Amino acid sequence: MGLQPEKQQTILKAAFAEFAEHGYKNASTNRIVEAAGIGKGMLFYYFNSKQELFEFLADYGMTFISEHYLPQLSGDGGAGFIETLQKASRIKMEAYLKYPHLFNFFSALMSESNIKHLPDQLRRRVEDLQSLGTRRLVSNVDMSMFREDIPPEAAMQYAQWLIDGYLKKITDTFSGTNYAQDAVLAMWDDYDVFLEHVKAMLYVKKKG
Amino acid sequence: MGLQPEKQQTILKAAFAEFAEHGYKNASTNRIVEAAGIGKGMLFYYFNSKQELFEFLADYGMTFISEHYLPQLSGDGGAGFIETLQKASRIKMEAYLKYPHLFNFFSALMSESNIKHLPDQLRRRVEDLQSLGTRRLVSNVDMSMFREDIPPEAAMQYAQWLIDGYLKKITDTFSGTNYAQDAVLAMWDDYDVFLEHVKAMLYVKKKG
Amino acid sequence: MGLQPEKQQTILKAAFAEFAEHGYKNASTNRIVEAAGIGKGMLFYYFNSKQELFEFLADYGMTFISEHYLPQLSGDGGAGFIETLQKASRIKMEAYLKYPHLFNFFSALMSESNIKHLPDQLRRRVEDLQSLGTRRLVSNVDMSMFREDIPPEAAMQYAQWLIDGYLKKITDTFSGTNYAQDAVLAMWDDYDVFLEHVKAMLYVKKKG
Amino acid sequence: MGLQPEKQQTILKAAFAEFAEHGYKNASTNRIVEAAGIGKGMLFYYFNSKQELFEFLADYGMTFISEHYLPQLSGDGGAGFIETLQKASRIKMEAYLKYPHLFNFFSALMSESNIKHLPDQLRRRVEDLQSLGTRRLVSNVDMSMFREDIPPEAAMQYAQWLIDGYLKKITDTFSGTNYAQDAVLAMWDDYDVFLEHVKAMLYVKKKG
DNA sequence: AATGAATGAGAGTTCATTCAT
DNA sequence: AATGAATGAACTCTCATTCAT
Repeated sequence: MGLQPEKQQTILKAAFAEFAEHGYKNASTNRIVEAAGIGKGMLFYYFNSKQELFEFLADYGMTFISEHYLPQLSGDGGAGFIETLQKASRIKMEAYLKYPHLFNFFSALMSESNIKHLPDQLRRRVEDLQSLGTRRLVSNVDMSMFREDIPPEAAMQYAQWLIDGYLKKITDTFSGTNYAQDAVLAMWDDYDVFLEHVKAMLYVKKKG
Repeated sequence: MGLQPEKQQTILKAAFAEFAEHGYKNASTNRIVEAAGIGKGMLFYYFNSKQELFEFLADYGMTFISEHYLPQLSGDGGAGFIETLQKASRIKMEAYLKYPHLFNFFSALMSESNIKHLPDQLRRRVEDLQSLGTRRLVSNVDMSMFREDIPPEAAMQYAQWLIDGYLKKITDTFSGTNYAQDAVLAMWDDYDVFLEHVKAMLYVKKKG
Repeated sequence: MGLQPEKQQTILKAAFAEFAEHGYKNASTNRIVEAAGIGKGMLFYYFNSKQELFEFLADYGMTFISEHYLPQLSGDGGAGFIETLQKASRIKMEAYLKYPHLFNFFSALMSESNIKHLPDQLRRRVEDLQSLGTRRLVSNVDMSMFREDIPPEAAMQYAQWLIDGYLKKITDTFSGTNYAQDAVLAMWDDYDVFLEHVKAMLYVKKKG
Repeated sequence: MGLQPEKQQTILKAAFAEFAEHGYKNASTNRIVEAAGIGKGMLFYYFNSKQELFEFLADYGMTFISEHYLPQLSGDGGAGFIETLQKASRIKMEAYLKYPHLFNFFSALMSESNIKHLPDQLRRRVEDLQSLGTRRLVSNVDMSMFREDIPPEAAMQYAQWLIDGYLKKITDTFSGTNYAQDAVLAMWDDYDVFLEHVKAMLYVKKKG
């Protein structure tokens, strides 16, 4: 891949968008080269096949996320689970608003049957990445904060589901739209209220 | 659609399965007519295009669900929200095990980008149907059971997200497999425990 | 293959010619459909792939030859080997002049590396067909006619090589040309002289 | 072609092998430059097109053969035709075993439809070369050795066909295989027996 | 009502050839 | 001299859709 970076970015952007919008099988290499403004042959000169292109994108995207997004999640030993989740999801949202291509590609990648087009090794990396945040979060958790009538593992799962539900609502709201900055700010406020609710539901009741 | 009902059912079944398995674009009308045992022309005689066939299926499926599945959800005035949800989700699971074609079609329809192939009117019906259960459930709910520090609308949303998370886990587990009956029973037990947790999280604390 | 015979013949003729001229790999299905005057899809509607088309042609051609050409070779018990070969090659030449497509296809099929594109079963049929004439001819041969200083097996091989050489000269002369009828007649006369030479070379000297 | 000889040889070897293996149309210039270890542009800098490269190889190969192989065939005035042919074919076989690239290239060139890719002038040179040995051999032949009932021109043709048949059997046997040295020696013995047969068939009967 | 032959656009991919560097 | 990025035509094959029967 010794081509000049700007052209490279153009191609990758076009390819990410195409796969995100249409899924693996329906993505058209013709549309990709048209959107990227290159000749038909070039795509197969760089990437030898549609399959390899897809794998490159998955690999590229995961490496990018691992380097730019995951490091921000580290640290904060001793903080409560939900607080950590709160920070993590805020970072995720910010990353999403910054690199929508990439995140759309990955959500398409995971939710669809597209994942089956990846070779075993890459598929495992995707699954690792999916659980990485969670596992990383779990490592330093102060379990004593959870209420006693729900097992901590279950509690963490419930927190994840709730936050997933919330984030889905958010991404549905903001997908494809030229969102106003005000709306984003309002969202964060709403999100904080939501997380207070989650804490109330899952943490042991603090004494007056 | 003045054709004899048995043939009709054969075609619809084949079409539901094809769309559920391959998504809108990759669904092959050739495979549908082969599976249904009809000539190629007939499909386009009844339904004028792939698009219309898809819309018919969506409409037919929604009508079927509205008539066979939703009525079971009604009634039980005075019961708690989560108890109602519990009953609803059990009915949903049973319906899923009974009409897998149809439910697979709808989950494929909703989760994928397939929904964009529907005209606005039908898409709205799908979205209505998605929330219909919820809205219907809401009508008779005894709001007083919810804890006071979380608004009831939010609480209901949270319950829905939690149950969605649980059901997704379930359908992921059972999709495509020839599940053992034992596993189904164990699942229901586990589900009851889960719902107790949900009640603990969202209901006002019962006095000793 | 329920299409009307004339169209069928047009397609087969075009396909035979294309494969004969370009070999398997360089044969273009595009040129075939153009030459046959049919739409791009039809070729793959009848025959599912280039490979299947090729196999169909090989099978069709072999069946045709077996039915129209081989039966003429039978009989004549007791005749000399070269006389039998003489009759056989005359029949072969007449068949060649009558169905040049088919024979060009088979000579291309056998001499080139095209034969590797056939499945084992068909390849065996080709090889059987190749030796069939010979084997059939050998069955009733009066070996006593051959000269004593050359083993009969070798003698038969030499006769075959000589006739092959002669036939190759002929087919080179007549290939692709609109040959005059006169030339064909002259050829047969020349051929008879040639066969007398072969007899003189391989048979035991007749007594004065 | 002012490039250094070693590089030149590398390119020619790669090109000879590629054309010999795949024929004109299926030969890939990509594979040639890869095998030769040069950049894509160089091939088209030296030879302006695939066509010209092919013609250069044909020309180069024929010149090489004319200089290294044909001279060995000369002389021996007074020897019998078949004895001369015997010597010639032995030289040919030895040359074949020594320069398999080149000979495979030429046999591919002649037997296939590849020859049509040559311009008229080169094609004539190929045909000349094919018959050159023969014509050269004819010049000094002692015609009186042939039997009287077959014209000498015909007899020479028959001898050629017989030897062609034998050589074809040989090259079929040895093509592509790592032949054992023993097998080669056995072949030469067998070949001598064969040539005795040819003499018996075509020469005038020697008196006891 | 019903068939299936027929179409042509578009899919992924390969390739000889050009040209800025 | 030398590179390899870039092109676009041609390749085999698939598909929804049409229409004569």
